[in-house]
Amino acid sequence: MTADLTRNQNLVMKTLSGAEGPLSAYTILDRLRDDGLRAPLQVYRALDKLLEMGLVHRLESLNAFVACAHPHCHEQELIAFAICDGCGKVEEFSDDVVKERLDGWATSHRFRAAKTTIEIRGDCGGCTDRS
Amino acid sequence: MTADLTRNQNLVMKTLSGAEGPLSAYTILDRLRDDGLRAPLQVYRALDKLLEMGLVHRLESLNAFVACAHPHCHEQELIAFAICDGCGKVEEFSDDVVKERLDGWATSHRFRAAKTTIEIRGDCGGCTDRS
DNA sequence: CAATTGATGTAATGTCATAACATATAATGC
DNA sequence: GCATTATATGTTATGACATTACATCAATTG
Repeated sequence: MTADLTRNQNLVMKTLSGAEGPLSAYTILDRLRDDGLRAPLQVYRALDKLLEMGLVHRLESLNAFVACAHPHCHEQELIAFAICDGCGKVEEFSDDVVKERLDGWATSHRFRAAKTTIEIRGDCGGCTDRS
Repeated sequence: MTADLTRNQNLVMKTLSGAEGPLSAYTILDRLRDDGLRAPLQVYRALDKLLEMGLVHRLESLNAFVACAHPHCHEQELIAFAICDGCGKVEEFSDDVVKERLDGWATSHRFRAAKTTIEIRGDCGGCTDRS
C-alpha cells in the first residue's frame, strides 16, 4: 500500500494515518523530529506528493491535512468533509447529486473546474450530546 | 446600506467593494495606509464584523476576502464560489439541491452544521479562451 | 456620573508556507 | 562504465496570514 513512497513520504503518511484527526504540517514535523526531519519544507514536499497521489487530503478551512479515509479508491473526485469543531474528528463522504449539480453549474457557466472543496464545520452527534 | 458601520468597517467594506476580486487582509491594510490604518488587527477586526453581518465572505482556499455579491439578501445560507485561477475573479452562486443534499447528510449523521464552505477552483471561460 | 460595553491603537508573537541554493541518489541512454 | 537527466533531500532564510495581550477612548446605560 505505502509501497513506492520515499522515506519522507512514508514518515508523513504514517503520521497522518496514525493520527486521530487532521494535523498541521508543523505538527507533523514535530512528531517526526526523532526520525530526523528538521525543516517544514521536508514535510510540505512529502505532503505535495501524497496529495497528488490522493492518499492525503488538505482541509482548507483548517490549514491542515488528513489521511484519506478510502485509500484504495483514490480519485473519488469531489469529496466532502464534515469537520467537528468540538472533537476535531473529520468525516469524509461524497454525493453524486452534489457533484452533478456543481458540474452542471460549471458547464453552463463555461467554468473548467480543477478542484472543488466542500467542508462543513459544526458539531458531531457525540459532541452535541456532551454540551 | 453601509449605514451603521464604524469608521474602520466602512474603510474595509469600501476597499472590498471597489476591488476587482478577492483581497487578503494585508492587501486591504496596504490600501488603507493613507487612511490611517497601521496594524493587521485593525483590518481583521473590521472583517470579523463584516463577516458576521454577511457583507463579506471569506474564501478559505485563498485566505482572502470578497464583498458579498448579493448584499441585500444576506443570510442566503450556503453560498458556493467559483474562483478563476487565471484572472482571480470570483462568481458567487447558490443551489438549493446542493444545500438539501448536504443538509440531508448532516441530519442523517447527527451533525449540526454551523458553516459550510464550497469553493470550486479552475478557469473561467474567458481564461480558457485565452490559453 | 460611575459602570459597562464596544471600538480603537500598538507591539509583539504565533502559525502556515515557499524561495533559493546546495547536495545526494536513482534511473536512463550511449 | 559513465555522462546525463530527473527526482529526492537537506538547510537557511524569508514571506504570508492571523492572533494575543495590553492600553486607551467613546458611547450607552442605570
